[in-house]
Amino acid sequence: MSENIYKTKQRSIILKLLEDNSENSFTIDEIVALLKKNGEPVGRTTVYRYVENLSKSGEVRRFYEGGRSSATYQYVKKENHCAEHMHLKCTECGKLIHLGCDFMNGVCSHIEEHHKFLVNNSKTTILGICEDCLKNGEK
Amino acid sequence: MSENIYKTKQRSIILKLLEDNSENSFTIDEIVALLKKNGEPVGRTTVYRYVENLSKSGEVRRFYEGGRSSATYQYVKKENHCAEHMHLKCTECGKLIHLGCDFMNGVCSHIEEHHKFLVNNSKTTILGICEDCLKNGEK
DNA sequence: TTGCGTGCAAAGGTTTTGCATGGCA
DNA sequence: TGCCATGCAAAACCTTTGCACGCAA
Repeated sequence: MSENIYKTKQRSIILKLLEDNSENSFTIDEIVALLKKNGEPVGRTTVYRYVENLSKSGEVRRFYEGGRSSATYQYVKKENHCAEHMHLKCTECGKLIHLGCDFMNGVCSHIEEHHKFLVNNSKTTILGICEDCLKNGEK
Repeated sequence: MSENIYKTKQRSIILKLLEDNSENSFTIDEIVALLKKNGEPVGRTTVYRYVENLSKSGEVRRFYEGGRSSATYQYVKKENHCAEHMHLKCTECGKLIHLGCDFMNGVCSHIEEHHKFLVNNSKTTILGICEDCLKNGEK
């Protein structure tokens, strides 16, 4: 099960795109198109395989967003300990908000104690609308 | 955009299956196979179209569960006011738990006040493992 | 040099669409 | 009777796999 052993040009290109746009999520198609547009094309198969690797190692999160028909991927920083807190995701702009606050940590304890359910933060995403998009919507 | 105008044999068959098994979620394939097995076969296309309708009108919820490669659908009772509370879904057995408790209602208020984010309960599902599956896992 | 990574082509699987037929109101 | 619903077949997608070649270590 050895993975991500080699450092290649393609991998650094893909990772850079995701890192530089960590506030957004992308479908495989969008990644391929963006890289092509940037003059650094990478094969679709490679994108699938590498992004899937990143997803397994936790550097990237996989979502199924409301409107889109295929999976989307979004970068999360390693040092953020994302397995330990919940996440909010804006369905309008794609922004990912890390909920590392004491109150929300208590929520998991509440669910575990009162509802006998062990929450998996890696798989859970709370969907809704962020502040900025709410303001824009009011116009 | 008129929808679900006619009451047909196929529609009542599909709806009955989902209602009678509201504690479980099914892929399209599973629905088609079950109906066939029950001696009441319905065309795959019809299942896709009707279930998608139900999903839009809120009678059915659509999930992408961890292990499965395609979408799953699960019935939710109309009178449950599911837009007003959060849901837990067990990734092991598929059970859906309705979180209609005061504490959890307060969670949405907390997120709205302190994180400036409006939660959409219709789209949000908290994933994890339920009591029964935890016990089975300990064996 | 060794063995993993890449990417084309093809396969596999899921979902959607076109269209003739069937059935509800 | 007038539409909408159904379901077959085909198309359109999305994702995975096989394999020969390329490249990092």
